Amino acid sequence: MRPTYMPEILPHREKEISNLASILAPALKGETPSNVFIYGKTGTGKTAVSKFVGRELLEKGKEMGKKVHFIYINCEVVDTHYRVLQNIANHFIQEWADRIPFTGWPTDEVYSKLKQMMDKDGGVTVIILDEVDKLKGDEALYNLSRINSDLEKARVSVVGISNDLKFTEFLDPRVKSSLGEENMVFYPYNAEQLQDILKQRAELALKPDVLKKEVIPLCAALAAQEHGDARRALDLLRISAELAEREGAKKITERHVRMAQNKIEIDRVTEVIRTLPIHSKLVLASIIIGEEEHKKTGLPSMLTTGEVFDTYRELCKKARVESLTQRRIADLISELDMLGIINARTISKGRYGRTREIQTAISKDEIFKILKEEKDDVLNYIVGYKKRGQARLI
DNA sequence: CCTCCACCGGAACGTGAGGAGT
DNA sequence: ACTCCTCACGTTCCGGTGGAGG
Repeated sequence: MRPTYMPEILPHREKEISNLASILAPALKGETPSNVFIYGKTGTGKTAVSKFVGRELLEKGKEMGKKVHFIYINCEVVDTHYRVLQNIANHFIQEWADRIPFTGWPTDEVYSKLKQMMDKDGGVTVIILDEVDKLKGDEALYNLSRINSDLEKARVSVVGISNDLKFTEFLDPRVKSSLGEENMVFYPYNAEQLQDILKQRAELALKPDVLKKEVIPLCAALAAQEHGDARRALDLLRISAELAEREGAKKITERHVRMAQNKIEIDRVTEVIRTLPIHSKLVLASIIIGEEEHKKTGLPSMLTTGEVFDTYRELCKKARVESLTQRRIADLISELDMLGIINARTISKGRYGRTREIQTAISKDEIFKILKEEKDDVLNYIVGYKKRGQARLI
């Protein structure tokens, strides 16, 4: 049930598979397939479909005795011009000693070596560039998009995958037109389709009869709300199963799914908070302190930007950190809002000005727990500060 | 109906870190 | 090792504003 697992059948992606396959099929006749751009949100099967088609292509190629190559590169991992070319070139080099090193060569020399190796081989190569928007600079794309005119015999086709619909807008127009010969959009799965996917995987991964019948529909429905993300659906089912197993339950129930949903959300928030820059954490701490303070004095739990800023400044002073300006803090508050950690909406209090009402969006204790694990000296000080009940700052 | 508070949020600018080229 | 360039992060400055209270 890991998202990396590649099943034999991809439910509800038949159309996409045959579409991509027919675009890439000319490779089997030794001709150049068009370059393709694939768009789609996370968990819509972009990677799975292209890997699937790639595998088929290799098999058919072997069957028909055609020289076909299929190279998959994840640009989040391999994210520079040099490393992309190096990766592709090394695919054609069998001898370990001859491989192109991680670093050291001029980039254009890697490019010439690549061309030389490809021509020596003379086959058709399909290159998948997954998460191509993560690539730094567009030189790699530029090189690959015009490599065919530099090659004698060999042929190259590039499949770019991105979940950013606007990605190509920022590209060099030449690259854009060359890579976008064909475009495909992967639409999100709906709840029923997600159910089919889950059923298929559950059969492979779980013993029979361990699922209560409402489990799969619920996982599917929850994931469908989240723009039909198949990865999310599978995660839900997998974590539900793990939770059920951990508590020694005989069956996976709706309760486990709810727990899994909760766990995923907490994990997400934990990760977000943990990686927040120090001043954002201080702002977050200020909001928690402010809310506690309000509770003590019986005020509603809403805070204003001004209050948060005052508390924040106090914290900075106590912790001997230089404080940022209110303007900047206003932006940090907006960011926390966007991340879903707090809720902030602008309201007018008439005579008493215009401000934002700020409130934590998730449990204060949860946030506090995460901040407490913080290794940062400043935060330690503040957490200790608050714990000793000295949070009398307003 | 007007005023005026306490911010909002846009714009221009400064700065240092890090990547590319040489 | 050097320069140049870009980009994220912040600051400064300031015009704009919804609506309670006069």
